Order: sequence, then structure tokens, then C-alpha cells
Amino acid sequence: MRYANIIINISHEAVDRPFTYIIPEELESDIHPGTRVMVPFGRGSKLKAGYCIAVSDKSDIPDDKLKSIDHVVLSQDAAAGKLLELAAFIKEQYGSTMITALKLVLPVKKPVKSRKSALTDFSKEDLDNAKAASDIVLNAEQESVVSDFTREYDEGIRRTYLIHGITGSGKTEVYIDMIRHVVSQGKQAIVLIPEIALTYQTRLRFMKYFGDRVSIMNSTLAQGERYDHCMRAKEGLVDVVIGPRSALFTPFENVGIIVIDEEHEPTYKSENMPRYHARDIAIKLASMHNASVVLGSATPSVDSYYRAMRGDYKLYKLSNRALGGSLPKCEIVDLREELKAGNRSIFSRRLTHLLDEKIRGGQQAMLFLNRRGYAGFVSCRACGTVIKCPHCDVSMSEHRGAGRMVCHYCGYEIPIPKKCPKCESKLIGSFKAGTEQIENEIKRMFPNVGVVRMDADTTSRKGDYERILREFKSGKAQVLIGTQMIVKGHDFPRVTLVGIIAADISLGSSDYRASERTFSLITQAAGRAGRGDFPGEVVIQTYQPDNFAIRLAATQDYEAFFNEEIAYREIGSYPPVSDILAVMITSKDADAGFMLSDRLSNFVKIKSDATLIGPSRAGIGKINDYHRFVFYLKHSDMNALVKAKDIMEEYIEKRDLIGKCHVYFDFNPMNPF
DNA sequence: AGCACGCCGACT
DNA sequence: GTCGGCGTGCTC
Repeated sequence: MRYANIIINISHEAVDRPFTYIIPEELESDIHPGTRVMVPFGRGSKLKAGYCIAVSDKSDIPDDKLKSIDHVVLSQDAAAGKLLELAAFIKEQYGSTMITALKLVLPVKKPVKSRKSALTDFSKEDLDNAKAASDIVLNAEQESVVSDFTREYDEGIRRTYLIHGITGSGKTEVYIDMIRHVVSQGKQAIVLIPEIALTYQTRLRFMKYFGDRVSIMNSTLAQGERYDHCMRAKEGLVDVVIGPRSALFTPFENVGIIVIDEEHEPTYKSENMPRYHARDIAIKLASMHNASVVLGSATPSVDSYYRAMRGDYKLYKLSNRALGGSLPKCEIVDLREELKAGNRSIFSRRLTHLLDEKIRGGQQAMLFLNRRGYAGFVSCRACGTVIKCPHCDVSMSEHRGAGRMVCHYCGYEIPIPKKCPKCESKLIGSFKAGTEQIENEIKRMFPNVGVVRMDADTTSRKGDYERILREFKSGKAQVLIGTQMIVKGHDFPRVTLVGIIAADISLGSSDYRASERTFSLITQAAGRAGRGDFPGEVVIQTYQPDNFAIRLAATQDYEAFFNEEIAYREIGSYPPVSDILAVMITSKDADAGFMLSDRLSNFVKIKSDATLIGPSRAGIGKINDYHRFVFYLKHSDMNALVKAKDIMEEYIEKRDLIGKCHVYFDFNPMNPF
């Protein structure tokens, strides 16, 4: 008799363990670790989905207590083994249930009848340009990085590298050359990019060198396409996969290199449970495959640079622009002075002057607004009341289209009230100091100039993104206005002016990464200017001209920024000097939630030497009628925090305290709860 | 999580 | 007398 250990698809701690099932004889050849099955479960023996994690020919439980597997949904072969190991690591490291970890790494559902291949959506023109140049020309600096890497690789050295390369230094060509070396040895490569919007152009650049042996992994792919992608990878038809963090879970046999481009981007940390960081998973996966990891950024995360300084990662520097051109000239404009001088417009006098000059001169300009914190919340101008979602305790945002507002957490939607619910004033409405306003202003100032705007509103439909970029690249539009989206990875040789409208917006958040984010955004935005023959100019508008992150971004001095920032992290015991574990307890029953957060934090305080902060009600105290409580643990050693997490898990299981509550863990959280 | 078993209030 | 409330305990 053969038995299978099955994890049932119920995400609750109480059933988060393997259950033994008898494998019917006729299914024996189909059931392997990773295989998705349906099994009878519970008193009613209702059919539930589950994953097989192990197969064995003996069982601890007498046969008459066991049920049999009903049928197979999707069989897996031996290649799934590594992904199961990764799932176990994720469960262990991040404190998720096994089933959520499994669903994360084995996302492939049933094959759907194949639609047209994902490879056919390129235009002829694009592919002809692919064909044009198939040899990379590297400058001396790029060349020395690649040759050092390949030498180490051939010596069998595997480690994590960090490439700190200024904007425009040609990191992508370096990645491609490294990957060519590794792929020529019969291994595969995974390339992570921070957002879906960048896949198209990145893929084009890779296809020049790897042809149709490049595949993209992308959460917007239809199920059938994703199945195709996995099958092609499994069958060895693909050498390089490009995609967001989920591309890590491509079923490759023998990964040789994992590249993380723009490694500082916060999107590499998952917003959903388990809250894993792609960098950590990449390093784990690389160690399982005996592969190397290459991180790259113009503004490395303080985390990674700290590790490089400590010697955990090997640091490479690229300090010159690959195609010549110099770094732009940056100037800071004090908006307080503008106000004093009676200028109440969005643009300072200096920026207005330069816009005028560049536009008349036939050159291009980009205007960048970091809109975070500027979402169109609805409030009363008379009494200041902000309309909040009754279920989630966050402010509601004006919905696209007129007169309605929506909660971005639970989707609750109602019309914008005509009168303030508190003071009955009619002065109620949404505030949107955003890109749209800037666009209108530019159109008013330069009526005959082409303007395009790129933000969440203008890129909601498929193809919008590419269309806007094409309009700007072709020169049809002279001004591009946008949010974060416009600062990454694009090469526009005719841009000679970048305006950063309100550099200090991102300083406003209360989170310890505010300076890092600000420095990175300004540096990346400024880096868009002067990539062609003409030198670039950057105007940074701010109310805090003396802030070090803004000042040092203007001089593009990463090392100085890092040194100042790390001193601040040391004082506050913030990552990477110390690590933080956030523990969140949610429950529909507020008393039960409070009780558990109180007891759990007290218990861990005794059992671990980590510093306890809290517990308290979470910043967003309620989502979807679930009350949220949070406490934090700090420790200089991440392993001590993982141990503290284990202690808490054990306590919860033993006491059966969990009841109507849920406990979630988040290591080094990106956003406060 | 879901579902069954189990011990107390108002009803044809 | 019974129908049904949802408290707690288990699921291979």
C-alpha cells in the first residue's frame, strides 16, 4: 500500500499539517510531491483540494482510519521538488501556513486550451530592430565587471554581487553578458524587474541576444499562457525568464544566475502573506541550485549596500555613463521663497523659465510628481472631517468618474455625500493636487505643445503605457508628466529638463525609510535628463531645501547619503542595523483580538530577549470589520526574531488561543500596519 | 475553515 | 413535548 502526505487547501493554523491518504493503485504513477489532488476531508468527507508533499509506503495511522485520494488535478514531476523545498523554507522563515507557501510557489492551475502564443504580440518593426545589433559593446568599466564575474563563476565561486551603477551606466548590458556566459554552460537565468510595465522593453533587449529562448512570467498572463510558460521552462525550451518577483517560481532544472534589477524597489517585498522579500528568496533559491545572485541599482537599498560594506555581497561600481553624456546639473528651488515672492503656482520661476527655454528650443521635458499621500481623499473644507470607510478605518478616495468614492481596502463604494456628515457644510469634496492639475497648467502655459500624462489613471487599459511612451519618444509630445512610473529605466535622449515638482512629499511618511525613498526617487528622476548629446538640467522644488536626502540627491552622492542614513538607522536601531518583526493579530471580535495580542506579546517578552514595542491598535485599526492589533519586536540578529516567531507559533498552537483570531508576521515591514 | 455533535429557550 | 440557537472540538 502507498500513502501520500497531503496539505489541505484550508488556510488556517489548526489544519496546517499533513494528512495521510491512501493512494489508489490506478493513481500511483501520477502522484508525486507537488501534485495537486482532490481528497475527501472532514466529517462530511467533502472534497477538498490539496497538495501532495511526500509519498511513502508506510503510515503511522491504521489503514481503517485513512481515506483515499479521490482524483488528480495536476500531476507534477521531480522538478517540483526544489519548489517544495522553497515552500518549506518560506513557511519556516516567514511564518505562513504551508498551504499559502505551496500556492505561492506552485501557482499553475489546469492547462487551458492554448491561445495565441505570447511571442506574437511584437510588431515587425520591433523585431527588425532586434535583429540589428547582436553584439554587445562594453566600455572598459563594464568589461572589467563582467570579466571579474565570469572568472569567479568559472572558478566555482557562487555569491551575491551588488552592482552600484549610476543612471545610464549600462547595467542591462552587463547583466546580459553575465547571463550569456552562464547560459552557455547549459544553465538557466532568472531576471527580476520591479514592475510589469517594464517587461515589454526589457524583453525586447533580451530577445536581441537570446531570441525565442526568453520567456516572460507575468501575473497578467492568462492561465493558459502561464501554463505554457511553465511547460516551456520545464521542457528546457527557455534559457532566460524575465518577470516580477513571482518569476522566481519558474520550474527550472538548473538555475545558474538570478539577476534583480533596480534591487532597491519596494515592490520586491510582497504585500500579501507571506510577506517575503524577493532578494531573500533569490539568495535561498540560488543556494539550492548553486547559482549566483546579481543585484543592481543606481541607488542601492540601504539594506544591500550595508551588506556589501560588511562583506556579505561583492560590490561592483559603474561610475560612467555608457553612451557618454554627463550627469545632469541639479538645482534646488526653495518653494517657501517662491511663496514669499508672491508666486503661488505649481511651478517656480526658475522651472517656468527653463520649461520655456527648452520647449522653444525643441527639446523635451519630464515633470515628476510623487503622488504618494496625495490620493484624492474626500474631506470637508469647513470642519476638516475626512470621510472614512465604516469597515476599514481608512479615508475613502474619490472614484474614477463623478460623484462616487471607494475604499481601496475592501472596495466599499458609496456616493460622495452632498453635505458633511458632521457639520452639514456643503463644502465637501475631493482634493487632487496631482498630475492632472500639472497637465492643465502646462496646457494653459503652452497651448500648442504636445503633452502626455502617465499615471495610474491614464494607464488602466492594456497598451496605454506603450502608447504614451511612443508618443513621447517619437517627439510628438514634448512634455511628459507622471508619477513614479516615469522615473524608471527609460531612455529619452532628447530630454534635457527634469522637474521634480514637490521633492519632499515622500519625506512626509512616518516610516523610517522615508529618506531612502526620497533620495532614490529624486536621483532616479534626475537621471532621466541629459542622456543624449545635450547636457541635462534638473530642478528640484522643495519646502525643505536643507534636508540631507534632497541635498545629496541633487549632488548625486550616494556614498554620502548612505553614511548619513546609516548613522540614523544605528541611532534608532532600524534595519539593516537591527531587524524588526511586526506581529499583527486580527479578529472580528475586538476583545478577543486585544486579549491575544496582549498575552502573546507578554509571553514572547519573557521567552525572547528581543525588544518589545506595543501592543497597540494598528494604524489602520479595522479592515473589512476585522479589528487589527499590532506589536513589534526588534533584535540585532534576524535569527533571534525567527526564533521568537517559532515560540509564538508554538504558544498559539498549545493554548488553542487562536479561536476567532489570525496572527500574521511581517519581517522588516515596508509599510506600517 | 467548515461541519457535526451537543446542551438550553419559545413554539406548531 | 420538539425545533433550533450557536458554543467547542475534530478533521487522515
